[in-house]
Amino acid sequence: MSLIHAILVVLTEAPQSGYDLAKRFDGSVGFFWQATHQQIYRELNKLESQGWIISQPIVQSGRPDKKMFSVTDLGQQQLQDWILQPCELTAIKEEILIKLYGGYLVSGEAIVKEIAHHQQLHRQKLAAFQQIEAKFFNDPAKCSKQARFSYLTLRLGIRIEQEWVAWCEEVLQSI
Amino acid sequence: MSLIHAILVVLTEAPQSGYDLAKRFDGSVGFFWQATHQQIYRELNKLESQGWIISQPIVQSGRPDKKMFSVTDLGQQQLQDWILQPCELTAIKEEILIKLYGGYLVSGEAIVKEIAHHQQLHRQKLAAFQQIEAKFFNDPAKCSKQARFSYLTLRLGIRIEQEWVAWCEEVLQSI
DNA sequence: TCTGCCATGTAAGTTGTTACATGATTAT
DNA sequence: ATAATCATGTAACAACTTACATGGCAGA
Repeated sequence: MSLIHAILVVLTEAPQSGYDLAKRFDGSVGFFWQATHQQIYRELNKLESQGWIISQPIVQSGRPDKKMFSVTDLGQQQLQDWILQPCELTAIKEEILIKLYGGYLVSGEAIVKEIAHHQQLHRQKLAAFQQIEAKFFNDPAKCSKQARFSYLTLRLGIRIEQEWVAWCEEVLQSI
Repeated sequence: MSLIHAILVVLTEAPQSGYDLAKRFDGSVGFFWQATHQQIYRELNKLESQGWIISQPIVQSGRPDKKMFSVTDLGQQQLQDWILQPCELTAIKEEILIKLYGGYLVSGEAIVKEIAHHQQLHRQKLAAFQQIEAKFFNDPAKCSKQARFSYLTLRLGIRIEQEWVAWCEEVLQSI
């Protein structure tokens, strides 16, 4: 359900091809929603047959032709309706927690090593997010309304990553 | 992949039926991994045909017969091997962030209302986690090794929920 | 009487993943 | 030379969700 709406949001920002979308889902938008190009193409076909988006073929020389997709009025309406509907909390689903839960089955050193590794990965992700913050949102007051909303999603990422790093520290202290 | 191992971890704690497992995945273990009873029964069949678990039929009067599953030596070994393998970070996948990202498409009041509602839900979840903490882990020193590991997973839940509440506050301030 | 619990299962549909396929252009 | 980028797609499979199905027993 949400993939459809995630695509609509991104297409609303700017009309683009499936290929372009796949890149956004691998980068910026991918921080809060992921999709492979196969999923995206499948949903684009569905969305177009429903009339929520339309495509315009762009003939190119030297590289493959592409289809530029843009959101129709109907699609825009559907997206707004969806945004206005209240949504549930998303449950945590974390492999590392299963491993830690069964941590008593293996050696303490192995767990320490794994958590330390995990902490390292979270530190890297945090650093990457903070760089984006410094680069693109150094003065939130100057941002457009649209940019301020995307900044807020980034803020969640930063907060969550900080907490992961802190939790890993707590686990390491505790073992 | 992980569902199989989550089942193995829970069955290692205590042999139980598919029905019992489904309840655990709806409660305690469900905090970090979710599964419906349909998924669980399917995986149990697979696990048994692989020889990672074995079942013992329990005939009951007045209520349906059941199968008690327990982990075999092979299953135990496979679980340990899996725990020892390093794992990747899990990406965030949050519907609310798509909605906030497209927040400029709807009225500010609607967004405020939705975020406030979300904050309320996270507060409730946090309170529930903290109650479990106070009830079952009020003295971590007295806990068994096994209980200390499950306590650490709860600690992550508490930390993440706290951060969600704080982030919602930040969003509300910012709009 | 009706709801909920116990206990397991089938079936269908939707998502998500992985692999394969094409073919020119540009950078190393 | 070789790999990566651009651009789209098919096919098969794995995972997950939702609905349907059974049937006795206990409690409000």
